[in-house]
Amino acid sequence: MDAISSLMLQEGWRKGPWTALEDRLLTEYVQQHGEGSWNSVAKLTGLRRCGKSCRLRWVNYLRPDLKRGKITPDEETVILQLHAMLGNRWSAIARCLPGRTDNEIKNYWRTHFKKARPSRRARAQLLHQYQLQQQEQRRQYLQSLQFLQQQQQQQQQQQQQLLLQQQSQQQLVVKQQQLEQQSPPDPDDHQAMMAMMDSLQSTAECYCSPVSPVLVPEQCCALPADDDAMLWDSLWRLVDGDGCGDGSSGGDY
DNA sequence: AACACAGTCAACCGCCCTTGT
DNA sequence: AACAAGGGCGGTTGACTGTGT
Repeated sequence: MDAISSLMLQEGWRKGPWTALEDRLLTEYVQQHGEGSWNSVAKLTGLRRCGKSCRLRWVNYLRPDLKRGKITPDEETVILQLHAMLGNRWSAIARCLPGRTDNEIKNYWRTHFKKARPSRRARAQLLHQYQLQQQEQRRQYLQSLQFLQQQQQQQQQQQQQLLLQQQSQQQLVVKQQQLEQQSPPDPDDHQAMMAMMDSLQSTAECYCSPVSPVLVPEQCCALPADDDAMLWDSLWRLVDGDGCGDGSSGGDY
């Protein structure tokens, strides 16, 4: 107990909620003497309240110009804007809201806007949501794994096709080179003309063979971005541990 | 119905600034 | 200049009430 509290008790100062009689005495005092000189309230009225307590009671509760009732949406907007500019200077904010006290605004802010520790119930809900999310991520991971395996099989088949295609293209290049080195056949030379026709046909087959699209590695793994992130996230979780704790290891804030 | 918990708000506490002597 | 008293302010507490389990 500090020195002032001790002194207050020694002198018999009352604390706690104000009674109707005390309110009436204080109101009459202010009507007669005006606001201020709070320490003389006790002497002049017989109230057993310290000056600070009297001032607070008057300012926060008894003042006739106080606005009763809930904070309106407009007032809330003003509070938010001014708090963004001024911070926790409640009295300065209160001066811009006639009829509202700094105490009232302070309480309103703490109740509605200050980020508080989630309640036990809220924490239990969060934990439940987290566990459901874990299950869903595991399911999606397994799906993704199957998808990747299918893609790999397809890619192997496509690579074999590509290999065959490259071989025939090489053959074509060799033939073209050979043709360029040869002089054009004599149109009257039947055998030479037939050989040229064969060569042209095989060239055409090379160019017109159905070319399978070759998947580049990025395309092989072209999962939607979200799924991809989720897949890796799930993988890290699996690597880190089973990621399905009972929530007791996270501490209690 | 009883209990636990959360929200609200009046009141208090302690620090700091201003003013008077 | 130094000190004390008064007053203002922001942070905190605790009682009361409503609500969910």
